[in-house]
Amino acid sequence: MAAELTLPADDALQPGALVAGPLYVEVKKRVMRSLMDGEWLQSSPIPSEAQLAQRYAVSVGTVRKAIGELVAERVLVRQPGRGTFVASHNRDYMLEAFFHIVDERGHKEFPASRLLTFRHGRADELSARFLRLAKDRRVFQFENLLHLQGRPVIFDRIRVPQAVFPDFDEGVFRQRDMTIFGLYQARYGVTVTRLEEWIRAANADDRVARLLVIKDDAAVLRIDRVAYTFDGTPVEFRERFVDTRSHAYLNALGMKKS
Amino acid sequence: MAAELTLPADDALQPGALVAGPLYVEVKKRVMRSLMDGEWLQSSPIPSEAQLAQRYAVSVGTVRKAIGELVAERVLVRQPGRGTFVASHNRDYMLEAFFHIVDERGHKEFPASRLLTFRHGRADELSARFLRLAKDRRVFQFENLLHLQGRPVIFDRIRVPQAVFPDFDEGVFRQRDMTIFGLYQARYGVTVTRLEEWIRAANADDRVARLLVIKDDAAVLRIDRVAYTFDGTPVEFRERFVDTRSHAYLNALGMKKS
DNA sequence: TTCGATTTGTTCGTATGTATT
DNA sequence: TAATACATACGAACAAATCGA
Repeated sequence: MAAELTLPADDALQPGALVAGPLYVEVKKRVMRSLMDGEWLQSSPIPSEAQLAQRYAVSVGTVRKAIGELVAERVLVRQPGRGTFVASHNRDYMLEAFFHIVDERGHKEFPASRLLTFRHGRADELSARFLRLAKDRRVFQFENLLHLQGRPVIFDRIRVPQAVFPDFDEGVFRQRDMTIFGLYQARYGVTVTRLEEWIRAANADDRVARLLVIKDDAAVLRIDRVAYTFDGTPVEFRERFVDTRSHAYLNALGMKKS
Repeated sequence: MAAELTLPADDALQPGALVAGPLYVEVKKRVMRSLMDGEWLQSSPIPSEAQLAQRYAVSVGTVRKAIGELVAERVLVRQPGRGTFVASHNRDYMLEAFFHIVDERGHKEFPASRLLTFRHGRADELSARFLRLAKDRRVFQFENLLHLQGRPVIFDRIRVPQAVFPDFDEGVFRQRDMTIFGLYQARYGVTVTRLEEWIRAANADDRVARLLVIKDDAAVLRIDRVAYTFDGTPVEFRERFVDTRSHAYLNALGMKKS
């Protein structure tokens, strides 16, 4: 009989197969693996639930449970009648999922971004720790000033490992017409699914004070933020300074659906 | 035949009943109503899924979907083999669900609490706005100093409406052997399910500086926090000041299960 | 210790509804 | 209109955890 040379590996789960936990967890893992391997592009839907059920030889309900968890984790997005897609880091998604700075009334606004500096360098102590890199590995470092309501409110110092974004470049960054995470996703196949933000109060140094147009030593929010992919690899470290005189970091716990 | 005199109203959903959206949403609403009305005590399990299915005349799967959402919103907790319970605000739950202050290594610790002041008063502008009260409604105000690793790190100024906690009292507060939210729940049937935290940088005033043992005007985290019940009623407003020299507010987005 | 009853967890299959193309 | 895909709802069976007799 003919060998199926170039088809994806047969993922069928045999009835007696030795899967440790529940079946849907195994299905979830395999879906994640396909995601990481880039088998499914970000622009088109992943296979339908019926197709996945056939591929893994499980019921549709089991696939739905697996997909449902990935949707809850904001890795996938379901669209009734259309299909299921990899979450795309467009502006709306970014605002809703990852951006927490609001004005006095609690309203969010997409920030206007201005690149200040861009340089090649090596990981310092702080970024090496957060990015889990050896101390002197190559990184790109760039600084970004974000405006809200026409005024500078947020100053970002960002570091990303060269190993993850090989041909990263000032031109690449400036010419993007999407969010930074959108660029990571579209150009490097790196989808950020998890953030960790360490928030402290700090005093603005000369540079931060000048950029945010506040007094020297003024109290600012300092946020050390790490972004992770599917598999838990840290892909970006960001030091963020926020002028909270007319803005705040809003965190809502135990979200309301109804 | 004998009338079932004291049983709860017949909640059966007739096949042709006019429910606006999906059935499981209607079931969820009714379960929440029973929760708010205090029909199910916090110490014993709510009716089993099979019983609820019968009560509402829907399938077990539909009940499971409704309960599942309430579990995701941390209102209920499922325990295999035992039953489903109202989330109890014990120390572990509080730490895991609502407490975000960690040490340098990211570890959480249950804070030691010391009550500083307790008085009757009337809502000022800020608390009236956050608690959605008229300006001069009666409130209880108390101040609490929290220690971590033996040192004062957090200073709380808390205000709660007298209307919600009628017989609140310094003695009641001091004699509790549980978390503050646990007290709200056990004594007043008020279960907090949602928080909103507005985080800013501020300078410590005299009092805050003295209590946290830091320099006058030192940069501290200031958190304005509102706690809500099931039905969206705000029940507590808390101004919190945090010394972030050796601690941080840690926010993790897009949580990791596996 | 064992056993049986209860409760939630997982998996299957099927049918129907709704949204999109 | 028809086909496709996700959403809802039902029912059934077995597994795993818990608890008390």
